[in-house]
Amino acid sequence: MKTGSQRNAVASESANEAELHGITELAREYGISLRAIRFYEDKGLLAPRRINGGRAYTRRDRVRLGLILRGKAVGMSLAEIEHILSLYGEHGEGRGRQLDYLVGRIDEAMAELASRKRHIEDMLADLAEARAQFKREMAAKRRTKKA
Amino acid sequence: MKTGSQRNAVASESANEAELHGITELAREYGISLRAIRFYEDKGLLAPRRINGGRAYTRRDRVRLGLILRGKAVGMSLAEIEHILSLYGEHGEGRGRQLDYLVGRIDEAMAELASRKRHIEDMLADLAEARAQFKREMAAKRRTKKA
DNA sequence: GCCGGTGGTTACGTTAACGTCAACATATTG
DNA sequence: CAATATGTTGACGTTAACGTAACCACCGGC
Repeated sequence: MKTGSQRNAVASESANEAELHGITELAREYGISLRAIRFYEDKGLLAPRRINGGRAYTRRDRVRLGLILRGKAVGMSLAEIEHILSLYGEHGEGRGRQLDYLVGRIDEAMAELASRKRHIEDMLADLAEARAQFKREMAAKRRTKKA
Repeated sequence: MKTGSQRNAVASESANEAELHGITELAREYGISLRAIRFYEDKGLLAPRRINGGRAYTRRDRVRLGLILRGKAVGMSLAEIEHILSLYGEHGEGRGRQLDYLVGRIDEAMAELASRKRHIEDMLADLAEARAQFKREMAAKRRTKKA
């Protein structure tokens, strides 16, 4: 597509969103495959505009993709991620989705993440303990050798 | 199997590990399926003793299962979990696995977890921001209505 | 005018992590 | 003794998340 340049003008468009990016750019920028990006789109997580058949990603799309990858990094499924993304995106869709409902969903999502964070902290503590234990054994071994 | 009771004496066994548990007990205790437990065993994450064909889980096995589930809760794959479990279990296997090597692996695992933790903190921060934003909009709406 | 690069759309393959089901053994209980 | 509970081993099905392959189209260039 070569979004940053030719293949057709698109003219007008209220002059905003100066930088539109092609799928290859996005892929390289985030270090993932084109297939993955298209897959996320199939799953409804991304919805880039189409310019002459090609996908054109805006800054917002990039942010979403970032959130998707971060979500994956913390072990969330694409379904869960979609769920969270819906909390961000255009809360105007469907006209008027109550704000307090949205805040409620966000609280749920935050609670979920907080729980995961606690689990991680537990594991970190366990590992630190095991580490210390091994360290003690190493020290003991050294003393034995020295004797 | 009914591990806690009959079906054969097993006698001796150096009198330790008083409480052996059956697979169903474990499943209920941790709220998972029998199939899952057997699956973890197939994957080498668990290795219960066999008593008359049935699986007998010791306290150690339970601890391992706990670690497995916690690992899953933070989004780790079974392969990653196996990796971490190997840091705990019987570091005598193979005779003499160097302790400093083990400490190294633990450090890696801890770094990995710390990274995940940071990701989660980032998401929490983002969500908190979105939440605050909605709250502000709600306040604005109320003021409008009141006017 | 053909090549390579970029992009697009099916369609099928793959791995992980189990679920589901069948078929069978054993053991306690009514 | 038959029912019921608990256990075992396959074998096959399923869902998620992509990877891979095949094939088509357009654009710029030599």
